[in-house]
Amino acid sequence: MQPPFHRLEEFVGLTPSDINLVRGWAANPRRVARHQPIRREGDPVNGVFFLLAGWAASSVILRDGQRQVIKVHLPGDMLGFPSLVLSSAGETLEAITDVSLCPIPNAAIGRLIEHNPRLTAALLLNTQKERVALMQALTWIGSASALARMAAFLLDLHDRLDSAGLVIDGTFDFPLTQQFIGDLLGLTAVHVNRTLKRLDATGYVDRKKGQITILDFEGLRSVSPNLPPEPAGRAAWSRIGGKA
Amino acid sequence: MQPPFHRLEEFVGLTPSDINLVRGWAANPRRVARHQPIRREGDPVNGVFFLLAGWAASSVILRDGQRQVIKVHLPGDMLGFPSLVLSSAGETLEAITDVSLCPIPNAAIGRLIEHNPRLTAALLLNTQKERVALMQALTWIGSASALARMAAFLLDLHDRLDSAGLVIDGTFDFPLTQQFIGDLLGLTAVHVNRTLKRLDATGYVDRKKGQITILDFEGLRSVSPNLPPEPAGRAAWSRIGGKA
DNA sequence: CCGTCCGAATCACCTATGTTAGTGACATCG
DNA sequence: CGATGTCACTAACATAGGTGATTCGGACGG
Repeated sequence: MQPPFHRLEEFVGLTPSDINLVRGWAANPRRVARHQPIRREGDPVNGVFFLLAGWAASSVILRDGQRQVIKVHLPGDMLGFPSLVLSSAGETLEAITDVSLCPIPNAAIGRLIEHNPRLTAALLLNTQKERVALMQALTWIGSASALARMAAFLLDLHDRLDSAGLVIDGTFDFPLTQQFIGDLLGLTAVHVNRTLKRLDATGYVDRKKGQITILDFEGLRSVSPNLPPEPAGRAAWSRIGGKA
Repeated sequence: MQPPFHRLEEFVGLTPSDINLVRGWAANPRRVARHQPIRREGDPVNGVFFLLAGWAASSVILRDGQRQVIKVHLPGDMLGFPSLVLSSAGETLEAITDVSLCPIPNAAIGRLIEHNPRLTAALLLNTQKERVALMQALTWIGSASALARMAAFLLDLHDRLDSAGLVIDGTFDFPLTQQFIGDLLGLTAVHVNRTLKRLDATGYVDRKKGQITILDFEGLRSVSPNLPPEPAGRAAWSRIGGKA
């Protein structure tokens, strides 16, 4: 399948029936304007969202008002899946840019699990990949310096945008405020500014209005806290649920 | 089902065939002595592990040698699931105490996804719950003080041990070194010591050799960064995969 | 064309946490 | 029953990153 659906076939091939189902999701997309909430922490959980276009964020708010951004979501991501096991939403989902997404109601997920084993496997494995990403984020934030976190974040973002075809020659859109990046990396906006300026001054990246260019990948990797884990690919899972 | 298997039925009821399968796992348990590795980062991924008894830890090591402990695993937990989507293990699993666990090979997981939709749903939802836990950890480490993190950790650990029947009157085993807690909470061992002493001095907890007692739950909660999210329970998912 | 607002960029100063370097209490073991 | 090692605990000092406050420029709305 083409982006943004390609991610569903990263680990297992889907059957025609699976693919029809997925295509059906895109029939009635919902649009949300940038900076608007999609679903708030504490709201009822009616289902999940498949992100068709635009950037979104999930975040958690602490009692003292501190916000932790959990993840920046790009097209092809499933949003709100973790809250399925909670009695009310555990994260706030909001649009970073204008966004287009399809709501998938609880009942549809139940039916899918019953009738579409391969698609279920795809979701299960995709969720494990999200877990790996969370483990990485936790590790960076728990034990790397501001500079290392920033480098890791930029490299990761580049790779994810690249695989969605949104990078041209190292340059990509960057619609994030420094405050937001701070909430994501566990830093203050002031320190984000210091850190970005430093990466800029070293010549690793170039910043223009609303865009970033990575000039020196090796340099960035050298200050990054670790190398990204390598995905397994489909070979390992080719036999699940019969032939595709 | 009885502990340690009860967690599998937290969100969906299982069929007799599912239950037989799960019971079969426990047939050939593997024992690992405390402080010994179960599987190292970079090792081949042959499957996952179901923890029958004892405490285990998963952790990630950074290039500079820093270790981030991702999670303390208690009986009933699945270990190593995220690495299923990687070409080699992304986390190190090790025994904190003497441990008993059953290896579940890749092929068995594939068959399970094909033939046991309810069990698959159980695993999918359990994994979402793990994601919620990771999101919580990320939020604590990213934006709470050392004291708040420690309080949150102790409360969470208490609740998890309690639901496994391992707490007596607020007291539970605590086989973790301060260095380990530091690696878990993103602090140094020295600062862990300061923080624990402070909680002790305030009268929130009492520490004996290898054990901890929580004396003042309300006090601990008052310094904790947020309240734990409430699980959905089985009602929401009762219809998956037909009757139990 | 002028106010208003938001976000980037600075600056001076502060503090929570890290660093280094110990000591002493127990275990474990040959 | 000394030798060795691990772990809790302490203290003096260092620093990465936080705070609060200000300035500036561009986008937008009327």
